[in-house]
Amino acid sequence: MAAHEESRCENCIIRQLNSLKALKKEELKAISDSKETRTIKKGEPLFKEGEKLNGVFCVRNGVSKLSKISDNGKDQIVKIASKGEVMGQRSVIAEEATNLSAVALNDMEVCFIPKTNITARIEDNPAFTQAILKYMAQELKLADDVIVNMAQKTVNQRLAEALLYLDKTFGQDDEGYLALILSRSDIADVVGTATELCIRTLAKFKKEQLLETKGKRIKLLDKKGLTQIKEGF
Amino acid sequence: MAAHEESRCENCIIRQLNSLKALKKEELKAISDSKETRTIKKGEPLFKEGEKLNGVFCVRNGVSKLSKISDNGKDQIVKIASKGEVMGQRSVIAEEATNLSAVALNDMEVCFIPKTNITARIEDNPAFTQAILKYMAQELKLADDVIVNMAQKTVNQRLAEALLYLDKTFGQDDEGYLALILSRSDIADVVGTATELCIRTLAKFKKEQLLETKGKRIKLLDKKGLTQIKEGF
DNA sequence: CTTAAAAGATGACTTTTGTCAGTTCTCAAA
DNA sequence: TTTGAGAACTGACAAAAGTCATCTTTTAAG
Repeated sequence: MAAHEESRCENCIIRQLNSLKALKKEELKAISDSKETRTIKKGEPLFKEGEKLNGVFCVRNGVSKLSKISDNGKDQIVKIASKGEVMGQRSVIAEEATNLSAVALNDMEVCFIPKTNITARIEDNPAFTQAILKYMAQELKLADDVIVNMAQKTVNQRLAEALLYLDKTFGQDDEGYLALILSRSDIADVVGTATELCIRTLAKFKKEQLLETKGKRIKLLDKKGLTQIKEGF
Repeated sequence: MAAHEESRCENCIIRQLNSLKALKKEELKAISDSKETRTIKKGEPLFKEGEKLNGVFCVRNGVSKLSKISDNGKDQIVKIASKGEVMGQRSVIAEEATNLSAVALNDMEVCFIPKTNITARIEDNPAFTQAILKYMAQELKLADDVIVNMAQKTVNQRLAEALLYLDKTFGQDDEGYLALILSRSDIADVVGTATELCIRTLAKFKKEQLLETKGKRIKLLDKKGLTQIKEGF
């Protein structure tokens, strides 16, 4: 019973984290009746580049990478989405196929909300539309920052930034290691470099006492130092 | 009299190019009464990174670069805005200081629309809000593409792409040269590289008969070839 | 517990990109 | 028409990044 209650959007705390909080109770009920909860295992795709999405995904648990393959055949991770984030709303709103692929980085639980439930609310609930609009305006600003970083910063700087981002966003486990464990290849795809250079740079940071590793796990030892590197020293 | 008529938003054809077309006649009249037409000379700034904007700029004539300085002190051009584009709406909507600087690339005529006129319409005209939302969703998609290009493509590829973009967006003059004339340093700032490498790469393209130059003007001779380079050959 | 596959790591080398120090060209003001 | 400042261009070199081959460690399946 409690589980059933919790699975209703009206009672779901996750929605406080995103634009869905602008919806009214009746609207949430309608969404809840049409939504579908899905479990995705680590490594499985939620959707692929070029697909037309019939709805959006609201992340309840777990983490997903959103990436895109360049003409050169290399994958670039554009965003890492976790609890509370809504994936796919851009393509639903733009009414275009998605330009990104989503793959689970660990086991995930997501709610799939059919797109009519989103578009109808955009039509008739201005507060909801404005909430999304504001969110997107901020996303665009962040995107500019990423563009500048990719274009102007070295791999050193970008890796330092990525590590600090992972620390800030996903925190640490009880031993102080970054809680979100990514493969070296995924880290390289975030930074926009080759896996080998990513590994080498991590090794260099390790030698400089900026971090410590244990298998694929990474513990940041000197965030100040990493911040300096990120800013170009 | 004709000039006066034309200076009214209701009669301005420019608005057909952007979200303002979703506004009703009365709303346009209100905007027209509060707006202010400004002339900006080549090289002059419209606004600077970190400024709080009191409104948005609708471009009637001329072209502006939108750029951002990285921690490393280098400028990156993120967008080139021309006739019909609205600048500054992101920061007005996000209610944050702008993250970009805007500088005129040639003489410009813009309309400055105070932000209350925009925010009030977002509050009360859902069609307008939705138009902006859709526009931003598309912009976000484009931003992803740029991120991937910056992260994964070589200067060769990015320069070829930039040239094709300039050709497609701004066309050619009567002699077949790119109509929008940028300095080598501005081209480098679009591509995200050093001016010298930009010049060298242009020289290489010239040697390969892909283009022709006359002073700072550039004529594309082999767009197919440039497209191939852009895609990585 | 064994073992094959995947991921991590490293060395050697090439290519790409950046930097510095100049020279030449262009165009507009005197 | 001169001239001088700024832009365009070039060479030489250094640094950053990518690639390929190979080896080691980790991980998960049987």
